[in-house]
Amino acid sequence: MPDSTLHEPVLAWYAEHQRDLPWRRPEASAWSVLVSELMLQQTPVARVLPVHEAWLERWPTPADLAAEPTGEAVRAWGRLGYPRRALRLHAAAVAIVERHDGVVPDAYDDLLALPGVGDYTAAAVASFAYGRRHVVLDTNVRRVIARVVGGVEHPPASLTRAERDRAAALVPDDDATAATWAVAVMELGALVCTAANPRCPACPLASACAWRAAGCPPHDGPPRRGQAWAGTDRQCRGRLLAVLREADGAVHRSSLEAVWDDVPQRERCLAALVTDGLATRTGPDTYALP
DNA sequence: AAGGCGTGGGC
DNA sequence: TGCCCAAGCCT
Repeated sequence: MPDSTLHEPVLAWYAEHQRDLPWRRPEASAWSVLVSELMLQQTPVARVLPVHEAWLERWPTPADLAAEPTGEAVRAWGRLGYPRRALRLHAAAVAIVERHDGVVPDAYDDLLALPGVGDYTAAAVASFAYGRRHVVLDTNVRRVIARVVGGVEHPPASLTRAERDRAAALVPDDDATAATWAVAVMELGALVCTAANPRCPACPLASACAWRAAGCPPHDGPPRRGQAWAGTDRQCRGRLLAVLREADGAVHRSSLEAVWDDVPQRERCLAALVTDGLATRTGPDTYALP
């Protein structure tokens, strides 16, 4: 029996403050929800909105995308980042056509088996698109629970069993309320209980929050690791792929050489892009999107 | 099971 | 100004 004392304030807050997002509208398809979830992995809503709209217009169903070369997905992905997600979404569309008659599956296990779909995304699609009861545990929800229940500013670096148990204990019993709870807590984390500068005065859980009751103690422990960037393979890969993405057809080596000076690193990254399926060699000195 | 994987906006 | 961050997944 879940502790329901937190439900009503959060559900009421959500009813009042939820954003109108395309993938949340009643007419949104499960495919729209799945596409949004892949795009939103590590990427802000504001950047996803235009790409998601164009994507759904061009490929309204999984079968539409599955019929395209993977390179078209990579190109349409644009600057969302982590372009392997575009390949995974394309592969998911192919799997949906092959294994599920072109219909996005509603069962958690079937969703989890799709490329690019992990525990969070499988639970999110089952919950948001099909109204099923699941533990939808993303970084927003983890942060809200860490603060309200755990009394600390940030959740641990990797998901723990204790966190999952806490989250599971909070999920309402019935499917419909559980699904609304999932999206509502996420929204609270995204808009109010943010990582930096949380808007506690606007929070429906302020009076119930253990972290606030403790005086909002700052994060205690090892510094949370940021991601290295300048000079890394990731930056190099991004530069190289941007050239391929923006080109109309194949490009000569010289165009790739122009965007990265370190020769061994550039060659290593180019080879890795080919291995990853994000690029193909089309001739002795030319490359293109697959 | 840490670390790799893009990108750009906000403070 | 840099630094931190944004609905994770995969190996």
